[in-house]
Amino acid sequence: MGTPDAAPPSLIALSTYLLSRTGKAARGGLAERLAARGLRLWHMAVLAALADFGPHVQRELAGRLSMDPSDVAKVVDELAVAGQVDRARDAADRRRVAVSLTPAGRAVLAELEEEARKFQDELFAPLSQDERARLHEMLHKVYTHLLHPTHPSP
Amino acid sequence: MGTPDAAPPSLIALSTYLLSRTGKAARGGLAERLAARGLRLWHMAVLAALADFGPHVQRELAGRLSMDPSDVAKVVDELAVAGQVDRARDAADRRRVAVSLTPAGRAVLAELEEEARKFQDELFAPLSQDERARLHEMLHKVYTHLLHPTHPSP
DNA sequence: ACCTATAGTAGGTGCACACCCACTATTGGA
DNA sequence: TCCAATAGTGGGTGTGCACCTACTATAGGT
Repeated sequence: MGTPDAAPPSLIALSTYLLSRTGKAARGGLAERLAARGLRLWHMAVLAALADFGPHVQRELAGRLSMDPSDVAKVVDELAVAGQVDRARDAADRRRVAVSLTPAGRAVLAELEEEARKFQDELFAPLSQDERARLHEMLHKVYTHLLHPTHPSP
Repeated sequence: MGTPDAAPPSLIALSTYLLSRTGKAARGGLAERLAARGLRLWHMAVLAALADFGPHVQRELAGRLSMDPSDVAKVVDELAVAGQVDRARDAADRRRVAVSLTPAGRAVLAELEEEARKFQDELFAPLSQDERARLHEMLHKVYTHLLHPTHPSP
């Protein structure tokens, strides 16, 4: 009797816990759709960076996405094999490799974004449009604060 | 020139992405404090469940926390070794093991919750108290919806 | 007494992520 | 011309999580 499958209230009371849970669901949902194309989250991040900022040298991608250069190499390699990005040696500095989006890559990214939006609609189903906007704004603030911690410790 | 380390706007525009990122930070922050005590997230979840609902049989823990029974066994075992829970064979049904919180376990949980709140304060630093409350409420709605999907698929 | 279902447990798998080191090719300055 | 720094790469490590498969002990119905 009762509801033996209810989560512990003292966890529910922690926003951190809810954030971590819902965040995992968000991540999982995205990952699932990406996996259907043999991609992972970093692949999408790289495609998005290229779409938003144009061609990058791999080092720049690593910096922008805060990932390890050697992991960038692997992700870019996989995207290149799949024909979603082009790699071109920089003529001026032959150590550098310019990575750019192919039309195929751009198309895939558009599809992924569309799917992400659909998934988001399901995930945020219980929220009104207005709430979703406010949630986004708040998450954005938190996210920005993550990257640029203003108060080291009060 | 420029800000070569800015994240791609098309990702930032996805609440799912922000949620996944901030969620990971939340998870990471909690995990970090837990790791200082040799614990992981599941340990805290189990402690919280015991604190909130009293002694559980392991199957109940598995159900309540949506985790695999065999993983429950491991987590409970580790908590028992650390003296934070007691395991007692049910006299009536000797297959069952009643898991209950020890005073030590309760104390650890209280500390963990306190640390979680402090961490939360840092994480949510850019949000007003009012915003935090609204964020919590929205996350709770999303979380509840996660567990009880109302619309299988529209 | 027997047979099936159940609770707990041991052990192992696969994945994603975050690192790290070593090595090559190449550059640019001393 | 030589050396130190840099870009890219290949390979490997450890961790956490989710999941799965036996296997043992026990219970409870028939």
